Amino acid sequence: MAEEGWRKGPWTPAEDKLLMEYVALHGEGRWSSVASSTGLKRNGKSCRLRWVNYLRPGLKKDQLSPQEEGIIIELHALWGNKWSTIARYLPGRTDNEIKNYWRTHFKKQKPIIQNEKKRKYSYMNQEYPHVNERMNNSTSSESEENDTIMMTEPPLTSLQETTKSNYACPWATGEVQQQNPCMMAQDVARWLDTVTEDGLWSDFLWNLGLDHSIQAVVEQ
DNA sequence: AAAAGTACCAACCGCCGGTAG
DNA sequence: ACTACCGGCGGTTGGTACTTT
Repeated sequence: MAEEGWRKGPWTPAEDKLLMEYVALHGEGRWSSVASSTGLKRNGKSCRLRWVNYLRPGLKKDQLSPQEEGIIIELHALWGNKWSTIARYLPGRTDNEIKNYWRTHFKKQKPIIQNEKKRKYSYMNQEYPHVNERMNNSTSSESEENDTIMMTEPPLTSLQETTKSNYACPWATGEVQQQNPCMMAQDVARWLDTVTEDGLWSDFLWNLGLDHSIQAVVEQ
């Protein structure tokens, strides 16, 4: 099909129905075949996106819970903008949803967070001196571009160790990467319950240099 | 009541890695 | 070994609803 033949823009209920019928018949995948099989004038990418972000069974349509917000905050602190990775630990949520949520709720608070950077990286300085160095060397424009400082290895390992020892965080162990995402999410949820009950969550967020308003939401 | 500003979210775009031929 | 294709990912845009002035 010619490139210019593809339809764009919002999906209609009829298109959704066609796509759902296709997936019911053929399963997920082979997105490029959807058009030829169903007559749908959408390219494979568009079909996949529509299915993954909107039509897929099990998707949660309600607002993110405080627990889910907490997980997003924490995992974003660990991994940065790895939306699909973060989404794996939030069953029923899509990377797009998490990405939008982050940009809407936290990106706008960048100035506040930046004000907190001194404390944040002072806290981190003991274990991540290279991060502080980067903060000190970066220009203001560079700082604007970076929502967070990426916690790549080996700092991740250090943070994992700290977190593990202080808060018994389930994903602080090395084997967590091998776990089934669903099991992982349950572990995270259990851990959040624990730290919330203990009051440790508040301290943990504080140590991460998060705004009090965010803490308040998480603590509710 | 209307205009302007803001928040939210669905969808598109470009890039990249994996893989089949 | 090379190439073309496909799917996945993160960044960005545009439309709509809501709020503020």
